[in-house]
Amino acid sequence: MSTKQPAESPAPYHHGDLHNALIQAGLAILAEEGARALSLRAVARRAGVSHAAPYRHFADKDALLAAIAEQGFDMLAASTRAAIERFPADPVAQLAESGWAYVQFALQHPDHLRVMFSGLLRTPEDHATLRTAGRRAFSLLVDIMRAGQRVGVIVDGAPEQFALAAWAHVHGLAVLLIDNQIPAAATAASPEQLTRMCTGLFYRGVGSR
Amino acid sequence: MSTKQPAESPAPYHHGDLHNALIQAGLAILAEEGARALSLRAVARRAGVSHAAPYRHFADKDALLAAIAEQGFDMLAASTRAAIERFPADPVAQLAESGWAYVQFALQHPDHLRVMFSGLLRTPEDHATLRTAGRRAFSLLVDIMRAGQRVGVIVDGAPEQFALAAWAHVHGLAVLLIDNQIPAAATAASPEQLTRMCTGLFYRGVGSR
DNA sequence: TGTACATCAGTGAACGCGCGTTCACTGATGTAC
DNA sequence: TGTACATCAGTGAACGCGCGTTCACTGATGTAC
Repeated sequence: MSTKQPAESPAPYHHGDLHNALIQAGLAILAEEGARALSLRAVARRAGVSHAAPYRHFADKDALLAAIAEQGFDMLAASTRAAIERFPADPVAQLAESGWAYVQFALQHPDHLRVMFSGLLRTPEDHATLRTAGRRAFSLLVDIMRAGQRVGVIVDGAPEQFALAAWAHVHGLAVLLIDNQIPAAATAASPEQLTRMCTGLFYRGVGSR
Repeated sequence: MSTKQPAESPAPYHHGDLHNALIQAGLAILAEEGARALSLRAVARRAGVSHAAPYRHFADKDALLAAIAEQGFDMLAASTRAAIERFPADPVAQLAESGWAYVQFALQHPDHLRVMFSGLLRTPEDHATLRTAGRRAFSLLVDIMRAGQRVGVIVDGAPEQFALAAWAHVHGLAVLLIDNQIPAAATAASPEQLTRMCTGLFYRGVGSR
């Protein structure tokens, strides 16, 4: 029920904000039916619009996919930012929290993550705003590393590379979890326990002193 | 040119080993055309056989995908085993080498890795041999951790969880690399440098003493 | 305030495509006698 | 060694499907006068 229209008027010819509605429809399909059900036609259907209508807002299927992926990076960045603010001046905790936030995002939106990472997008490099969104999310991790180095809890070294390592660690865990690839021997632990084990290991290392 | 048949005889009605030929055809398609081109019909075409023929050897498309994924795990296990043997009695080096072997596999066979992990398989849990192959590869990592603990270079703790963390770390890096998601700031380093940075970090940790 | 008109968002029919799967069949193989 | 026969791997036509994209269109909107 739209607030713009009196409730009885059924389907206005002009949608008003079809661009966003299509993205939302895409997210709903990802959540309810999975990535393999995400077609332009399905998205249009779900938005209550003819299957040709999306072409007024997106050049092609890839463009819509890119917009959806971009939104995912924005969500990741937002939750990372929240984790940082929850532990001001404690980069180690920020690392652990944003790692757990990442894994939570993956568990709650597994197919959204797949659109972002699994090569569904034919030409990710063609979508500038997508790349920017990815970089923005990543730079938050770099900031944490820098802050850690400033207060002396993180060793010297290129913060971008540390950030990449942290990302890889947590991303790997996230995709293994949503792909059900976690070996039975480790399944005894909850996803949160596994994540905190990983971030802890990332900080301390596995080597004995 | 088959060795079984005199060269002039063109296409024998019975293939002889279509089961394996189909898997090989699948791998060739993955290598040359990518995961999105991997259809049952394409595989049959490439194997020089009618599109219905595969059904004599695989129940459905998923079964062929599972066989291909399984082969991937076997390849991973083999290269891990080779890395272990290259540095007998040095678990830390084994860890670094098998990590780099993993990333190399991903770089050389990106779409093979995608079949193994990107949810292309609808029901991975239905394919027992696939699960076994995965577990077998994973157990090698666990063995390394145990060996490290035995000689005292790896801290106490559940070796399965350490192995999972190591896998996640290197798997994350591998998928970020093949998805071209490595941020520009880190691209200055080669994949091998990045991998060794990660495995080094995994051992030492990022925290200052 | 009222009207003509340009703009453009959304429509619905149509295109060609490749897919997974089924089915009745045909041809090669190997075994029993 | 030769023949009848069961087995089963591979064939090719057919099914129904949903997809991305294009196109000439129609209907709503807002702006210029």
